[in-house]
Amino acid sequence: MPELPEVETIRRGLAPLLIKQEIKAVTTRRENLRWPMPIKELADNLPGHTIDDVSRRGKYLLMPIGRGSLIVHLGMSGVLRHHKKNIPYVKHDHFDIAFKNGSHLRLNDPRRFGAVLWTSEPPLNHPLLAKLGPEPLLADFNADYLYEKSRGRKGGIKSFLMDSQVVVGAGNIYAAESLFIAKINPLRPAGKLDKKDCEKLVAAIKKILLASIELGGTTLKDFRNEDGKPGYFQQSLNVYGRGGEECVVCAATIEQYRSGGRATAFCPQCQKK
DNA sequence: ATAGCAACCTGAGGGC
DNA sequence: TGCCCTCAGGTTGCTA
Repeated sequence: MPELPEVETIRRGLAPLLIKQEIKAVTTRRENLRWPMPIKELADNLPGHTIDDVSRRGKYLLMPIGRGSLIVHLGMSGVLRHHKKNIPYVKHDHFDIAFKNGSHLRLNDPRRFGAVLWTSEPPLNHPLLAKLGPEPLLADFNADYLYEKSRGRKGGIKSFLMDSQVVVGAGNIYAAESLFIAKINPLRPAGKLDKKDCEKLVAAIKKILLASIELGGTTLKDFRNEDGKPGYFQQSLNVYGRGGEECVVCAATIEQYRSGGRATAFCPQCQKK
């Protein structure tokens, strides 16, 4: 489900609902998601404490609580919803926080690629977060950085962009869309981009991510914000999921290929190698 | 070090 | 209706 704009949409929606709210109880409804759930740590550290903040690093949501931090990743199919009152559990509800004010935060994740983690260290030191690349919307993600980082890399620029050690938050949708806007072929070796290409690409990534956040993210089938509402950026997609259709710019037929199990669509006319 | 791919898992949709 | 296959927004960890 979520790439960076979707996680940011969730974060923005949840922050005012959760910050300063005192936790009454926590419920873990299975032992594992992508990793084991820290059942004991959650039970020991959450009740009686308040959520101090709701921030984000890449696609991870970070919630400092008392002496540690809750880290949540939504994987492919995770949905984090806030309910004003308790409601019955449904299939794939794995995790719930009950607040003193009667509201609930609940994680539903059919595929269970998501994660609920607890750390008593600064969350950015967590092994899963420590090696992440820069945030795409911050100044340290720029053309110079991308240019230097990509020297000598022979793999396609699309998979390079999707490497979270290069930059976080560019998933399959936004990597493809950014390359379309920048007019760069997804299979072009990353090391072959020149400075100008890197400038165009960085600008495209920032522009698209911001535009999508503005529209509440992309809902393909099951993305919902904290309130259960879909996002509207899918109406702005130019190539993702449009293989075989006409390019909106030049009317050529959008091509699609598979690599590493991921489909990538591009316009052979606008995105020449 | 890097690149490619299987693996983790459920559900939806298409073909027969 | 049902079975079988393919595909899906992510990420790790294995193999060359």
